[in-house]
Amino acid sequence: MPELPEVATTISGIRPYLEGAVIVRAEIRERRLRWPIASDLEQRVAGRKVVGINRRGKYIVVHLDRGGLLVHLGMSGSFRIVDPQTRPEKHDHFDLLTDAGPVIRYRDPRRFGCLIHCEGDPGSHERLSRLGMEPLEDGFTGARLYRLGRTRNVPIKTYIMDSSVVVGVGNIYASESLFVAGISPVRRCSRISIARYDMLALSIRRVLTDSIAKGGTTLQDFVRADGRPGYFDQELSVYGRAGEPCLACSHPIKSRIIAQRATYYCPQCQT
DNA sequence: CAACGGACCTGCCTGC
DNA sequence: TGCAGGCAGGTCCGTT
Repeated sequence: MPELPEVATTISGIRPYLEGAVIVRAEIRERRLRWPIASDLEQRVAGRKVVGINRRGKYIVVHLDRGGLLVHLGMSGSFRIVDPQTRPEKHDHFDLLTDAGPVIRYRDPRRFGCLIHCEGDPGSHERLSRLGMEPLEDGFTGARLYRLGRTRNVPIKTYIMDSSVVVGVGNIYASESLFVAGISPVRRCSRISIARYDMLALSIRRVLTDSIAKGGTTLQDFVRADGRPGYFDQELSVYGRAGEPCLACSHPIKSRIIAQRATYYCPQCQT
């Protein structure tokens, strides 16, 4: 479920309970995530203080007073804040117990997520080393997208979903951003002008920023990783709307598969 | 190097 | 009601 806005919302949700707190204990019930949780992770994190929590791409980066953690939500991961008495349910794979009180509980039915312990700076972990531009930071420009795109020949939708180019654009927001930018998802990335790339960079930024703003309606105990309530259905212009009228021109929205992923677009507005 | 397809998992929905 | 099949918002890895 989580794309970048969901990850950002998750971080804002758990930060108040994590930052500045000391991890008293980690309780792990299922180690088989995308990569198995290290057998000594409990002993590594016990007694460590959380000094900060941020994000790189869709990875959640937890900085401890010594070392850190890297968490990914995969397709179905979520955190919630629960009372220590609350029984874990199916797929609640691990808990972080802190001296602040509530338990930070991770759930992930599909187990595509991960929990990695780092001896050193988690921000320098090798998993993060090949990630591309952050779409909400200053270096993210149409000019850079254009330059990188010249040597490639994939559809633009595939291109913007490539995390070595730009991070955080998942399947939903790829379709949405291309609609806002008026670019066909199948157009080859090497056949797009700088001007249109400028438009695209702005569109990606706006779509992601808007979603993050809408993620603010969070229940106290549930840190919005489920994606159901809120903006999900409401604000999408094309995703999941095949056959329905385009909001701009009323032409029916089309869907097709690009690189094994469902893609939605308006054939009239997007060229 | 770039592109592509398969792999990892469970849950939920559809249609027979 | 049961079951098979398809689909889901992410990434990594091996092969071409």
